[in-house]
Amino acid sequence: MKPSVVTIEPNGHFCSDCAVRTSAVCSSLNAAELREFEHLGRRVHFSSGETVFSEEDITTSFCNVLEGVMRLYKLLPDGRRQIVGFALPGDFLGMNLSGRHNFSADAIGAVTVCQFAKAPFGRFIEERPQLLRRINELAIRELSQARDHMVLLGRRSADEKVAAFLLGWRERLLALKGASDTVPLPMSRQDIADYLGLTIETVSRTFTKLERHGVIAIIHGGISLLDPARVEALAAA
Amino acid sequence: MKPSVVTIEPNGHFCSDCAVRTSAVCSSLNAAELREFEHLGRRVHFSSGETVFSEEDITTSFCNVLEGVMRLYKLLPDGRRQIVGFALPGDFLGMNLSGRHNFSADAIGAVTVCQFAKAPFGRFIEERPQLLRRINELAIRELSQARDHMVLLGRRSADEKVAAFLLGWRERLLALKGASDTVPLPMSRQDIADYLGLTIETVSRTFTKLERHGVIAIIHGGISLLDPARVEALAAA
DNA sequence: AAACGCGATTGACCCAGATCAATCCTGGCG
DNA sequence: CGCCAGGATTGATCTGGGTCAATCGCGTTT
Repeated sequence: MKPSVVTIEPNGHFCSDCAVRTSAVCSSLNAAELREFEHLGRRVHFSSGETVFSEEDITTSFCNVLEGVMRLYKLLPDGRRQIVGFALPGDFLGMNLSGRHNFSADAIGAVTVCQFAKAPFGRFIEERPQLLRRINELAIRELSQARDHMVLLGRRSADEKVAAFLLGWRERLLALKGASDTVPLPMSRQDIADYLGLTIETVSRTFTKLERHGVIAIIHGGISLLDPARVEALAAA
Repeated sequence: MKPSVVTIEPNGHFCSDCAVRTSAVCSSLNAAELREFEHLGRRVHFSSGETVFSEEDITTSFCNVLEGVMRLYKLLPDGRRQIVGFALPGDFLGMNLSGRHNFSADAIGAVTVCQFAKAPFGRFIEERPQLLRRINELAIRELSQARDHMVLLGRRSADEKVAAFLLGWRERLLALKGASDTVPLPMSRQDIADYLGLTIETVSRTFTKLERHGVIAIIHGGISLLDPARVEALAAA
């Protein structure tokens, strides 16, 4: 949240060798379309803690996460925070009906996004129904995840929440970094708490408890799943 | 959940005089398209408590709610239930990526839906990007609602949850039945509890408390907002 | 290398909401 | 009309997780 130094790349990159080429919205475009599309996006860097956009801001652009992790959250007037999701490379942000963002987003560590001004992007979509279809797919996927998260928030115990979070996060990293029982956790304990509808103390205590029981090991910058099966049992999926 | 007597209307109705013509997915179609579309849908009735579809069922059709209210929910293996939403006339159900429903739906009171077989509907969309755009709009609207609900489930007190529920439900009925401080509640207390991540007792007690304080009146089949401003203050929007 | 700052952990205690257990309607039915 | 069933309400009690308050660990600054 420090006074930001946003870096905008002066010259273009090429979509064809973009890291998220195959997973992001752009996966719906063929080579020719991609060359046209290339001119619309511009890479923007954010450093740790910077806000990418805030709830209620007018939406002036969409963006594709290329590198890094973001927390997406909503605040209540009294400051209570609910993290509604974490964005990873390949995620597409900025869709809404009201013309305003309906959550805030900030960078956890360094983040690079591919930003598209709203109007030209809208015009580009207009003639590519398959891009619209891809955006729709992403929206439906998120909707499904959102419903799963409602179940977690409304009906699961603290232990179940933490276990489910670790498995879910590992699952999301699978596509990006490959399978591993060592799960990096770039977000703070407070972020995890605000994602799970718990307090920081409960998250910390639950981690410690899982470690005492030999289910996980708490390592620097993450945790290691010593007994994934037991974690799955705890998550009561 | 009783052995169902599903009634399928043998002969067609006309989209042009359909109650949800202007609000549902169909609002994106012009008169000519609508006449074609008409042949795809068939009205199906469900009586109170019947299941329209279950989580993990293969999706064979989409549907548009025409009349009545449905509860949409997910169950944990041990029976805990989270209601992820209530469907009202105009809502469109069945979108998913996996080919399976990701929640269950059953009728609260009598329900009529307009059902479309998956394949022909998919083909019809293929050539109408504006219908796809409409579906996308609905998905994005739901996504926004889902995020609001996450905040409610994760970060609000029982009082706030109940107050926010009453206001939200009134708001949804506004478009259908017009403005009123008398809010019909067709769903059971258990349904409300499972929607808010509470127990039935807490919901009941909270209603009673609000009534004692003169904020609402509990009437048959619903409640009446005696002091809407105070309810809004309680909801801490 | 001492001092600092900040996130994470741990402990003691508390309370909102869950759980358990009776009633209390109210509408349907013999 | 009285009985029954199922939802709703109410009361008594319990507890998971919140709150409050140190303390710890560690990387950074001077």
